[in-house]
Amino acid sequence: MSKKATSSKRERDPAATRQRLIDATVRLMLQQGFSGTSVDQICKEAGMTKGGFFHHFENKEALGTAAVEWWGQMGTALYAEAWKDTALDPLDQLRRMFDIMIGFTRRPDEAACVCMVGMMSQEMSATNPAFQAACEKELNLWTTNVARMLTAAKKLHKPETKFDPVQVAWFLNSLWQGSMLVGKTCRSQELIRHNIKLARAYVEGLFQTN
Amino acid sequence: MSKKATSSKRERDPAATRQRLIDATVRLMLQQGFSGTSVDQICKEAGMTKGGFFHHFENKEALGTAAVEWWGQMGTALYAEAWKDTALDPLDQLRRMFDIMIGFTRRPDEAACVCMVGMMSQEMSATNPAFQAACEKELNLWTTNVARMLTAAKKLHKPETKFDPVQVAWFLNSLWQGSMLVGKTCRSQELIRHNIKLARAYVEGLFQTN
DNA sequence: TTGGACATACAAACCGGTCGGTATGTAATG
DNA sequence: CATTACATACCGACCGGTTTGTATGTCCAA
Repeated sequence: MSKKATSSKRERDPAATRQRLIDATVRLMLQQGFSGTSVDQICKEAGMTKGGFFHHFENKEALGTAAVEWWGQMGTALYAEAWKDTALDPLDQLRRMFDIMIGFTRRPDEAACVCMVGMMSQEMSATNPAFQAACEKELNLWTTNVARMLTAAKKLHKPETKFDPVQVAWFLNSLWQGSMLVGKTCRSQELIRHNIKLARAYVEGLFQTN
Repeated sequence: MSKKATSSKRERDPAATRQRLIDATVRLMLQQGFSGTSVDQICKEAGMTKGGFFHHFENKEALGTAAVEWWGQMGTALYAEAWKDTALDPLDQLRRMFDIMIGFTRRPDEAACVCMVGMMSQEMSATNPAFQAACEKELNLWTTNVARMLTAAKKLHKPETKFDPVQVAWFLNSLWQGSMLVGKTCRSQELIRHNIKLARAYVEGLFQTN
């Protein structure tokens, strides 16, 4: 039995504190980017002082990679709904994925539909090898899953159209990232949704039999 | 005293100096982003001191918007080869545009195939209204031109497939931006080229008659 | 001589990161 | 159970360096 509730007024929960720092980082970075967000700002957002911060992370870069990884886990959890059910027709898995993406544009909690991996890629991947590797890993993960579904769908439905599942997967990933980029600048979630619908129609077209 | 021949080694050419600053900014920003590039660094790159810099630009933000505008002009000049010839079949104009994009991935002068508008969009458009507006303007310009060609091609070829030229134009713009983003992080220009080829095939497919 | 085009020097804020110190939890010992 | 010993979690002042921006001086062409 643990009686942690009774004992102290101040709760010492290092794992939760660390997560609070990551959450604050994600929140601020989605808005301001990495260079534009200072450690002081993150600490304030997380209700923590700088001394405490550097107890949990070696430096700002370590926090950045942790935030990217965390974002990747969030994404995987988000798409899991579409990917996990391996008994399903892979083409239906892809359809579910598009639904999830459209749902992502409708989140009420965040103002814009943005991706931390995409932001970090643009800002840092050319200069910071650690960030570049972290972002590439996440992009690869998404593409690999989509390519897997496309390959399975190809085997199942034997479409007339010839295409390389990996190339199409990168095509869709690029479109998804670019849609969030353009959607942010043009302040239009609907633009993103239109793109997703066109992407969905594109995939359907690949498997359409005349 | 010093030899002050009629045309001394130090040329006073404010317009050229201003352009040198912009060029240096573009060069550095493509690599490091906006926040990651300091005014000192820009001055050094342009062979100029800070006092001189602030004589030409009110502040760093003014330089940033000037750099985005300059990038936009470069882009327009680049695509002009495809867009200018209004006598040409608009579908051929689009084909030329894809060729130009593929050519852009093969530039030897720059390490990576990147877009300043896309970088600035991701990093700054959520927090800086001036940058947001400048980037949106450039994105709109590209899309408008593509939509114009698609509309003209539609009128000329009367394809069976139904599509909205504006939506398709945004689709292509998003794909283009996303391709450069992903291509940078995955360090693959070939990935970008594959995406462009798929995009070209997509457009051809829109106008294909069975 | 006057004003634009630069250079030099400096300011004030801010940056990431360190450091000494303290509060708190835990485990061994007697 | 009480004491001691030590590790972890966190605080807040502080450091050296960098940031954008300013104030002032100098040179040169018209």
